[in-house]
Amino acid sequence: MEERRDDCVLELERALDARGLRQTMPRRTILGVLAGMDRPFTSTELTEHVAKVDPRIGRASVYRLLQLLRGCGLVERLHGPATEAYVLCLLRDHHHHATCSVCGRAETFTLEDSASIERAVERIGYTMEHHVLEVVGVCPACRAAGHGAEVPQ
Amino acid sequence: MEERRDDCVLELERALDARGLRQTMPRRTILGVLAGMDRPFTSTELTEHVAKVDPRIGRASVYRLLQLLRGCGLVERLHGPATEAYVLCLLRDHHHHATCSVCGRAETFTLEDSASIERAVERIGYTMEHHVLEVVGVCPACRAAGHGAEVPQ
DNA sequence: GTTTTTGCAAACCATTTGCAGGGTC
DNA sequence: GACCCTGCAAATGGTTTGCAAAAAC
Repeated sequence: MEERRDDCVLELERALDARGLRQTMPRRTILGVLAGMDRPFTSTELTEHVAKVDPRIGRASVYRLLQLLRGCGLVERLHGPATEAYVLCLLRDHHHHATCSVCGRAETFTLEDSASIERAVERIGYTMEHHVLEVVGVCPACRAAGHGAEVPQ
Repeated sequence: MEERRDDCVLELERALDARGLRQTMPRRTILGVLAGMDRPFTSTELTEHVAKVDPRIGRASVYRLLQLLRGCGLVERLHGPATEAYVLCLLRDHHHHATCSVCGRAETFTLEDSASIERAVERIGYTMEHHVLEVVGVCPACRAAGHGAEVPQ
């Protein structure tokens, strides 16, 4: 678990490196916090967690890094029906996010074939360039715990 | 075209009526402007257009009505890659929006079969409850006009 | 030593809200 | 006449920016 988090930080640091961005203490701290997030988070949550680790780090630095990472595609923004959050995603290729309506954790998935979407779009005469897909559902753990899905009515 | 707009206003007024909401001059004006929007719009665009028709109407009323209509599902919010806008949509059932990257106009479409999405979601063990899909592409008119798509490479 | 980053505070922008007066049912 | 709606102006909340000092390369 902890290695997972460290790997994550390493990967993020590598990404900064690759862009010629500097390795600084505030950035390392923020990346560490980011890597420890186990679900989509708001900017406020992130800044609060960062402040808990090191109160000297300002909001602005958090936002600036968040923006850099969004530029690299390492952080994305989710806007579900009631969701408005950022997610860390190390998966580099095109993917989507499924958020659990019970525990709030998110998982990425890929559509192995977007043909049915493309067909639907062609039906109105459009040529598809990009698509954004977000899913809300119940994750395996929460379902096993009896939440969601098979509730009688 | 003009009838289309009037029909649109009528439908919106009926929706307000159905919720026991009052028919007022500012609301009628805003609905008229809304019905005339031929593409997704920002709140600023909307308030500016409204102000042009009747400068006495305040921003707050526009926002309040926008919110009511969102509650009725008559206005939705689009958040594409570079998009952050509202759309008027009279289509009552579940649907999606395709926005043209050339002219900016949007069209609704429906997925006649979301099985491939459901399958992809099941692959990660999730049970799907809702999905949000947004498409960006080129509309038939713009493609015919030579924009997008068949540009060599 | 040069260039990038940082923290701070102020600026911003879209949106919401409190309130007293005015319009609608 | 009761209650809803309005405009206004002020409050809000998230995010960005200008700047001089500090840190990284």
